[in-house]
Amino acid sequence: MGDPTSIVTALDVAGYRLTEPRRSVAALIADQDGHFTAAELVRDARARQLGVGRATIFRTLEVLEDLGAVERLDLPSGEHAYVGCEPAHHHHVVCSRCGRTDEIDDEGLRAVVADVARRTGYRVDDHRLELFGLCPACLDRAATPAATA
Amino acid sequence: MGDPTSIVTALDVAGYRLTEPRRSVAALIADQDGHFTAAELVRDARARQLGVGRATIFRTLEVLEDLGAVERLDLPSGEHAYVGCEPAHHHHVVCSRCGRTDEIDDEGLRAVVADVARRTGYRVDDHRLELFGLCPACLDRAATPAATA
DNA sequence: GGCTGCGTTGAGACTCAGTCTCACTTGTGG
DNA sequence: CCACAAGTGAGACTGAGTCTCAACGCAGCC
Repeated sequence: MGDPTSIVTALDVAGYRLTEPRRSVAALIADQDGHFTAAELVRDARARQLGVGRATIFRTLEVLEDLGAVERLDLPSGEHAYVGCEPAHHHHVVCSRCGRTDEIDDEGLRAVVADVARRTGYRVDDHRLELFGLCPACLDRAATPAATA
Repeated sequence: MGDPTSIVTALDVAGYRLTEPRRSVAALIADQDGHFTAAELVRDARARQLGVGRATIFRTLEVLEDLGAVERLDLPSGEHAYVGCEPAHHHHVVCSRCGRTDEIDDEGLRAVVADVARRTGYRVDDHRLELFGLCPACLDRAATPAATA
């Protein structure tokens, strides 16, 4: 469904070679909706007979994370997942039922961070915020018990 | 250094048996300053000849996390670490040099979460915020390059 | 104080994510 | 078209975390 172009472009711009395996991984990521794990990509790659190795998938994800084309999430379960996203600082709300994720911007949070820095004396260099809950669609479905699960 | 009593009490109150291994783990945790990983506890336990098995340490950490006597952090490196803490909802600032952690309360964040919920339509059930940076002591040390690293 | 039942434990096998190595392949710039 | 550095894949390896199962030891009871 998705469009792998932006990922491919990001690689190109950053001076990485545009190899076949990397295009495949870009396509796999573009086709995910919601978050996905490295293991899922490996499985999908195998299912589609793409002939992309495990190591390559991990390596590509690492590169893409560096480029900000993908972001790593820590799910409450302890799993490491990824979401494809725009390369700007932001955070995610994650639906714990269907896995959908939406980006949220930083705004209010900046003040919170500044406040914490002031109160604790720390110099805060980095932060991570993740929100978990139910997305509107899953909420709807939950609200109408008549609907089939 | 620390006092394992509160951990032991938490176990007791929750109806868990107060076994020797659990006391040992409580003592190990109380002696950590800053965050620690399961692997570190295992190593410490071995160093002190406590005869506590790996499985027991993992199990005890899990129980303590349930009780809120310990909280799990996801370090930027992807490692899972823990901090001993009071069983109330809160977050942590983590010093990325020395590992010290401080608790911070929820305050400003509640508004941010509510705002996100309003704007995205999600029902936000849970969230996680972690701040990383340098604690006052490490900042000081960094500011005086004359001091020996 | 001794008994007893069940929650707990430890050793070690197992699984699974992620990393590393190294010989081979393939984009890319000349 | 060539040369060579960047990238790749197979599979070995590591290390975290889980599971199993027989043995153990708390805690409540007499």
